[in-house]
Amino acid sequence: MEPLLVKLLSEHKYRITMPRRRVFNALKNSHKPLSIVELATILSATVDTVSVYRTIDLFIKLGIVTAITHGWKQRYELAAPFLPHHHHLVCRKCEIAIEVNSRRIEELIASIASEQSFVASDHVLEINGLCYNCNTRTL
Amino acid sequence: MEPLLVKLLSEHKYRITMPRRRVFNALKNSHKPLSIVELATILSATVDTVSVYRTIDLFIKLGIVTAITHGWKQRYELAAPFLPHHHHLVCRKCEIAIEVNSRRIEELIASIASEQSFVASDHVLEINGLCYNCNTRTL
DNA sequence: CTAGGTGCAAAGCATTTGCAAGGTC
DNA sequence: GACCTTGCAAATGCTTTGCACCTAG
Repeated sequence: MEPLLVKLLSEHKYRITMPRRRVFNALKNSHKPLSIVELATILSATVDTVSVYRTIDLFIKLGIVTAITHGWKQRYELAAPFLPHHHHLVCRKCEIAIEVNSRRIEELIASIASEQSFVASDHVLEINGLCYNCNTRTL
Repeated sequence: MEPLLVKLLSEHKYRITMPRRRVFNALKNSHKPLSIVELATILSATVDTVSVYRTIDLFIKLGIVTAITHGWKQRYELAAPFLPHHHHLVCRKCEIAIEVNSRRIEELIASIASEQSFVASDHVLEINGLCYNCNTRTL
């Protein structure tokens, strides 16, 4: 089913229940981060809103879900171990997003975390600026 | 007073008012990111809560303030041009935020950007995980 | 002077809590 | 069967809105 989800829940002595599986799958099937209200709407037939809150809260604590700043509100998506990890260079003019995958970033973050006795499980990095095209033209 | 704040506001045809200056100074004098409620409490004698909302909203649009994901809720701090640049290790259990300042991060980002002929002007990096205390206890 | 901005009050929602019933281990 | 979880309902509290008054430019 979802071996990693089952493993994380049972390792921490939490039960594997339908609401938890449904919230997980809703996030997995979405190609974009979802807000609590969006999640609750998608699942309104099968999961109570209160359980969405409680589940997301638990998932964040367990590192299954990551909160993303999305303007004024927050959205949630599956954390690194569940989704292919990547970063973006985002052009602030044309909004193109260049995907970056750098082993060096991951290594540097791991080393900084360990200097602070911190166990890093996930991270978000967005680099804003101007892409080559927009920088060479006067758009 | 705050030349950069005055400049950014007047450039965009917004007025320089007491509430805006007070919110700005509260953020500037704080050594940590503040939530709306924390800001409103600090300023309760002089600025109405509603104005705190409206001011933070404006400041985010103007790039004066940055929203930070802080566990379940969001907090706000002055953006890069106003504060020495730094990143956070955020504990997903107790929500403590450990500030990190690594020249290596900045250098790495600059080098990755230049490999893509990208001009980086700003970036956000948040590292999620467990702090030493929370990691040594059971969840 | 005159928009733009603020404070107050009230409405509109999002989030939390208490508790009985249900489901997992 | 025991105890963790859920759903419902209700309480709480955060956020937005409408409007008259105020103030910076």
